[in-house]
Amino acid sequence: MAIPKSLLFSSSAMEPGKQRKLSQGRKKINIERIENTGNRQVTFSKRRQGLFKKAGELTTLCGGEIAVITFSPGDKAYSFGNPSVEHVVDRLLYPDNYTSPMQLKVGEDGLRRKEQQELDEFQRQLEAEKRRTKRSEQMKSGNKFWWEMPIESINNMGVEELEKMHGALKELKLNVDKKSEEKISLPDPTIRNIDDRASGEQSEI
Amino acid sequence: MAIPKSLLFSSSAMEPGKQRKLSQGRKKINIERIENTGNRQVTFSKRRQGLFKKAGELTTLCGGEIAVITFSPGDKAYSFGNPSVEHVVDRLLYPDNYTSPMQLKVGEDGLRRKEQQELDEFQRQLEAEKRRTKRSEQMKSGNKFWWEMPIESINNMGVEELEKMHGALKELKLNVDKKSEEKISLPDPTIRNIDDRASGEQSEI
DNA sequence: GACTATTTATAAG
DNA sequence: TCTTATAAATAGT
Repeated sequence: MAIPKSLLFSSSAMEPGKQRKLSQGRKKINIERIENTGNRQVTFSKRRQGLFKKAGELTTLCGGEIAVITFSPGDKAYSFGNPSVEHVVDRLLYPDNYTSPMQLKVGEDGLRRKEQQELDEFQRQLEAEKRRTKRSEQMKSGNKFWWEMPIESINNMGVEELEKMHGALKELKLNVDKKSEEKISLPDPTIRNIDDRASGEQSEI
Repeated sequence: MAIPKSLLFSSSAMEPGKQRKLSQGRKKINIERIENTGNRQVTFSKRRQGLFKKAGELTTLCGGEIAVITFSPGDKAYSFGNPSVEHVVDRLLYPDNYTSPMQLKVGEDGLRRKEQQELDEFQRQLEAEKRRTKRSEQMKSGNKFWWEMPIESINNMGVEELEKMHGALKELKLNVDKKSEEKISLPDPTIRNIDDRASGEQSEI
């Protein structure tokens, strides 16, 4: 909205004796560790949300690829990726092997031994990750798509399910438009919170 | 600000004939692909900068750990990490192995075989990455610390050097304060652009 | 989680 | 890059 309510009805003129300011508004803070635990957690949540939003906007606006991985002060993992965290991480770790998002199985003759070796390593990683958690499917039961789900429900999903979602999204992306590599912007890509091997410090963070 | 200046002084009443607006100011844009190439590049640069800044603020304010990896539309890689991209990525890929940032060599009896195996895989990755690029040292020659260097000069560094920087920073962090795990916020952590296997599409992006 | 007053990010130029 | 006006994020309640 363009004009704040506080300007529409001047609070000093109406309802005398009532709280004229519900909020002092945003205050400037120095960028240094927030010592208060509760405040630190709230800030972490808000800012992580903001960060993921920005990351999504960046890829939507400009194409390119992005991965954001955070561990909260309470050691919970959240990540965001487009087209997927694994893809982007792989591309960073093994730039020489990189060809295109969809073809990870290379096996060409011209490939040097070292590169092939590293590629194999990555595939082992992926499998290790997929192996990790087992849980039942539950994400298509709701009335919302997964990317519209509250983060809490995503919190409850295991890596395996998330992998499936990634795969499904990749398929979708490919099917909708094969000739344009980055035309399609996923609604809001790959936000996830990966289990909770949290040290039990806090419940939410 | 609550009321736009353009409402305060009606522009039609002042300084007739002069440029009444040097800028129309920021305009709202829809979050959809920017088709104009130049504009898209500019936006990518600005927003990547903003994103990395936010990421740094998040770790400084709240502790925790973070990695951000981006590939520009022109396929250049930029990444940001605290305490390092590798550390955070590893922690995501191998959560079961994770103990603490500094002790990657475990070797305890209580470690299960699978975990040990995956740990070994990670160490091989790291070595593979370190092996990748060779270049001469040149980063302490300037009058600024590396984290204050313009991104362009960082662009010219290889992965090996960046690894060294990471190592040095970890050392520093440990030396300065050993008892507090996340007290020290690095001046502005680990921003880097990793070489340019860009497809030659654009010069800057 | 919701609400503002503010600070901060950024689209245009 | 630098500026400016505005949109967007967010600190404190």
